[in-house]
Amino acid sequence: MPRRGEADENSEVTPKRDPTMGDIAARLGVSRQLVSLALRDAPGASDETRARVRQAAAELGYRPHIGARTLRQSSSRYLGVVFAPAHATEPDIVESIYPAAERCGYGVLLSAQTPSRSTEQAFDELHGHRCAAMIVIGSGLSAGRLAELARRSLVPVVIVGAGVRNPDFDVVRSAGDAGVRLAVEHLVALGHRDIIYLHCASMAPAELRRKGYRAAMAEHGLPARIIRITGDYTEESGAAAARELLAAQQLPTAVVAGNDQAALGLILELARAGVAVPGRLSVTGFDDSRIAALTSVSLTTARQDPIEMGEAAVEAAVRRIRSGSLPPREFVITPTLVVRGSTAPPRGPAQG
Amino acid sequence: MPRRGEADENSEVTPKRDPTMGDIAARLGVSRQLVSLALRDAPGASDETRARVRQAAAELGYRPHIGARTLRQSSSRYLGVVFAPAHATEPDIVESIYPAAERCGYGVLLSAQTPSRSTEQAFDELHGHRCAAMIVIGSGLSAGRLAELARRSLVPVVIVGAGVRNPDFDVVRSAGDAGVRLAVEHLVALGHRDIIYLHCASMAPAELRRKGYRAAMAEHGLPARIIRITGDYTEESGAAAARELLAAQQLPTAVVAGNDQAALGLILELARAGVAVPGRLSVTGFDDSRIAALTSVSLTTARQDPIEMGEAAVEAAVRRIRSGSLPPREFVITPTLVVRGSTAPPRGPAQG
DNA sequence: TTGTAGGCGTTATCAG
DNA sequence: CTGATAACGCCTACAA
Repeated sequence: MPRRGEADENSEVTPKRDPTMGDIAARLGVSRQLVSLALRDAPGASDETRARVRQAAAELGYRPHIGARTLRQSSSRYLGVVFAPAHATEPDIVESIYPAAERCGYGVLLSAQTPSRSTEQAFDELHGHRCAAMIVIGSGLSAGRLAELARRSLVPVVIVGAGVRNPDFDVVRSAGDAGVRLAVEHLVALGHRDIIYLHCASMAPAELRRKGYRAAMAEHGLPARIIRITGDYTEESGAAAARELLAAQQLPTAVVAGNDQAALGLILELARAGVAVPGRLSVTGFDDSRIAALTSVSLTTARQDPIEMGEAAVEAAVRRIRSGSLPPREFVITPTLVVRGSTAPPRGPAQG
Repeated sequence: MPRRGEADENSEVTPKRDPTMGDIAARLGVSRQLVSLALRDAPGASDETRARVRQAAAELGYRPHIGARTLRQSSSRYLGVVFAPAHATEPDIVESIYPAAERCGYGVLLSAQTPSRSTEQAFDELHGHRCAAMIVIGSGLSAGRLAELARRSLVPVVIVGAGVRNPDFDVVRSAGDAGVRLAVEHLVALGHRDIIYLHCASMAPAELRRKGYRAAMAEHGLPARIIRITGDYTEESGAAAARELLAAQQLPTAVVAGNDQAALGLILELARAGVAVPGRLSVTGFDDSRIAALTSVSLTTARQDPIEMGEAAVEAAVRRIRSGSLPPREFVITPTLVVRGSTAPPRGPAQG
């Protein structure tokens, strides 16, 4: 009676244990090392052997034991990604990270940041898997806590979205100022002069966007008018801003919102009050998130390409893995303006 | 000159390598085994030692090597979760899985399913980490491919959302028929009689919801009227349905949509055409996703509690881990109706 | 409490 | 190409 693990002819009958390289080797009558070489595309195995090994692996349902590999190599070929599932634009970035990482020979390990799970917790868990580098997307952490996180980490850290230049980590962010400038210039070209900016102080990248608004308005000799809203920059924030505007009785001809969600909330609340967009009021957003493209919403918005951001994050991470102590770098993604149906010339003739 | 790894007094000066249990032991002058016991809360270490070990671990920035632990134990204390970041309701389920898993002593490993990454790929990757069980959320896979996936897996599989009773895996789903029934009964109680259902054939759970609509209408002696839309049940699908309704010139007094996104698209498109909701037309959704709760949207909807679903998924997984060959079970979550502002009595007197 | 011994699956280095 | 040997970090078993 064969003991467990002993190679006998029909080893398929006891599939309670995951197959190992040893099982493949036994089935083919070759050595474990050769199987390892063949599966890794390392030199030292003939093409024919390689094919036979692959076939046997597939038949047995072999899956490499990633933990064992990591243990042996002291660092896994994985990039750790901390993200917040609930945030609107992050899924797109996450999706683009997968193919980019694969092209560089890396896998992806996700760790969610939720209301009950801090960025630090999510980060440390990835550390436990010995990821080769960490990518942290849009965490709401302060610059100080981010730096602390990065300093405690033995592997390179890339921060996406929260844009503070820093000696401890690389940064990937969009040029928020340039994006808002594009929106303002588009509105000015349409004939608008009374353009309000919707600012939400609680969101770190918003600061840069407001700066862009100020600069663009000043350049055209127009007065800056800013509504500062509280909250988390979601649809609710936009709706609150709409109520404030309506109460003030003095509607502008255009509103530049700091992100798409706020813009949507604004539009919905205005529609409720009978204010047509873009008939009575033009609105722009920021992000080009999924909702913006809906024909029912059709939001003119500054697009920060999530694919480009994901790829930049991976590039930064891999660069730092390869040569550890490079000076930290900032990857700035230039937004483009996507013109849709929420902007139009102001109703009356443009006021002088 | 000390060799690498040898315990000398100030080992903090060479922190290029992650600290191990051996490092903690060396620093404290105790054995590695004791450190292991202390960190795992296993019996055999005094409270005082335990505290000292913990402190030293924290000071060194020790993180257990999850791969090594998994290797030693032949199966990790992790639940693998396959999910699609882009889908609206899934993030909430994912978020609730974390605390539920932790209560059972399990960690969570996420794997994203994206346009360029199939459910099978995402699943296999988790397999590589030797997860103790797999939870697959709302994959669009056919019943056959799901069964195939589960059969090939050596560990228990729980499918969330795609509700086919099956010998190969556990299922967690909401009672879609009961949810739609609640919506219909709410509308009937308000005085509606002309109630249309918005059906999207491409979404698996929609079938059950339509069944609930049919049954509820029949019970009240009302004629069933169904608009079948193509597409993926997003806002765009709802908008298309609105255009169809408007073209037909014969508006019902109420629409029951198969999910919130379709309901929102419908409402937005109707608003564009000047049809007030709920003034002229009542609308209900399904899911109670984030958009439904916005004051600007304020959608009456059947809520399938994502927390409950996440917890049920974890419960199912852990149950099957503990006793492998239980008969597969179906966990059905009963929806509740959340009444908001998108429903009201029909404008005229209810027709006899 | 400590020490010793072994093994999980993989990769790496050698000598044949 | 094989075979032998070792190591990664952690856990378990057993004896001191």
